[in-house]
Amino acid sequence: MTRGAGRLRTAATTRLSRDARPRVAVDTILFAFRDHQLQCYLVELARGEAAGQWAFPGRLVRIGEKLDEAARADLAASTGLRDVYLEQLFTFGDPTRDPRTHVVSVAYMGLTAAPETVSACSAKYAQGRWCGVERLPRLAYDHPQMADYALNRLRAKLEYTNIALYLLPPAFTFAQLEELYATVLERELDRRNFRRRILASGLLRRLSQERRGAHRPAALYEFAPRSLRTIEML
Amino acid sequence: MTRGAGRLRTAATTRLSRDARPRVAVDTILFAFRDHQLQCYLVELARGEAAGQWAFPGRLVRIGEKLDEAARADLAASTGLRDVYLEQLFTFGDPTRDPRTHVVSVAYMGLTAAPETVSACSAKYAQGRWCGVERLPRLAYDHPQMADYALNRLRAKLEYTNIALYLLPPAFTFAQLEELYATVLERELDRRNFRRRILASGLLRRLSQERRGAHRPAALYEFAPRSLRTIEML
DNA sequence: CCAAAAGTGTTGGCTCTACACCCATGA
DNA sequence: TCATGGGTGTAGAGCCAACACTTTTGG
Repeated sequence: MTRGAGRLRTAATTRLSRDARPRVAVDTILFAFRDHQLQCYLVELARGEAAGQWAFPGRLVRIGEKLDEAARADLAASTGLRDVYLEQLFTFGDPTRDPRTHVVSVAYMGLTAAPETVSACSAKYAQGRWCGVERLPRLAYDHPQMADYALNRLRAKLEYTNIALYLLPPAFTFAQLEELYATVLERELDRRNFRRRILASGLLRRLSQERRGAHRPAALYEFAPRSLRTIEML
Repeated sequence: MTRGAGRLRTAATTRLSRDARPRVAVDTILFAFRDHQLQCYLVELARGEAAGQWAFPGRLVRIGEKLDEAARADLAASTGLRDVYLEQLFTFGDPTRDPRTHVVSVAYMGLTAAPETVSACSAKYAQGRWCGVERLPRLAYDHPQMADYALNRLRAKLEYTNIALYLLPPAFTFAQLEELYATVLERELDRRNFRRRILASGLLRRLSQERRGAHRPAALYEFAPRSLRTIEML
């Protein structure tokens, strides 16, 4: 999001002195795989010109803050989530992207495996909600571009890294993994070929437990190194 | 580079009021293929705490400026070059990266096919020079990280795009193209396989002229679309 | 005619894709 | 016993890597 401080400014001089340099913000596109969909977290802006519009959570960066720490702290404030995978995406600097003032925004992609633990949103926003990436409402500012950029990055990284580990619970079945891939990449995958390739990458470890349910039990797996690895997945 | 405004500040209050927010800068790692090496353009800082150290050209972004326009304008001012391919790399925001003040720097990679046309460097710097990427001097600030990042990006993009077009003259031989790839990727390439793959990508057009020299003449080629295309090259 | 760089094809191995049936369980 | 989702193997095609000799020119 881009700031709406909400404070009125009365004169151009005020604006000029306050705006001597562009400001720096971070905005985070937080993804989760929920309800058989890739979803992202939206907040409804409560203040400023864009009040009532939906956007991604974010805020200005303060003096002395690292960018990723600002993004992480803001995400904790907006969603209550603490363990989020964060990756810098791109910096959007068009001076007109926020009609009020020149804000340069560093966009981050966030991934969480625990979307249900999101708590009441910060007072800064009217509300927050998860929304399927196929059904996004009109977003404020240049946030539609950010959404595109984040989605492309996530799709690309599914193909050559084990980034899916940040979207899945610690133990999961092959069916879950395959559904994640098929959904995000929007294409069907051959179950046998998918299995073979993923196993060949050596990044999964089979657990001794199984998931029991209405039907035949399914073997559970975990990601073996729990950190990002670059390797051909597809 | 990160700014050294050179102006002295006398009191913490001055610093605080001036530094109410982080500043935004752009820095550009400009590459060229010159003298059988991949080289990048360095400037010697003339002012500020880092005076005497080498760095990449850059400057603060002004209100109302787009990031890439700021990078382009600064490159024109520092090198005289106007037609440079620019691509945003990463934003470095560690508050301690510039010991003086909190500057968030958006790093760009620049590519030029005409490194010889670089003109006298701007008054802002003591001097400027091309330097092989294997023999970089100690660089100011976090510019060594920027250099790594840029080099990795260039290497990656050689493998899946036609980005080499921005490093080569309009007409070139296969030997030149292969030398560029082999040098930047630091590995030998099989001439026949390389030829076949590049031609199969359909991104080269053979020209009717040949380059004549001391030995057997070599066919000249040009990049057919003169814009970036994503396609498997290697 | 010699040195130097340009140009050219084939084969074997491997990888990838396409494809269909049986299994284990709970209800 | 049935419905549901879980689990498995093979064959043919296409792709990729490895490999060495001939051609053209200027000196």
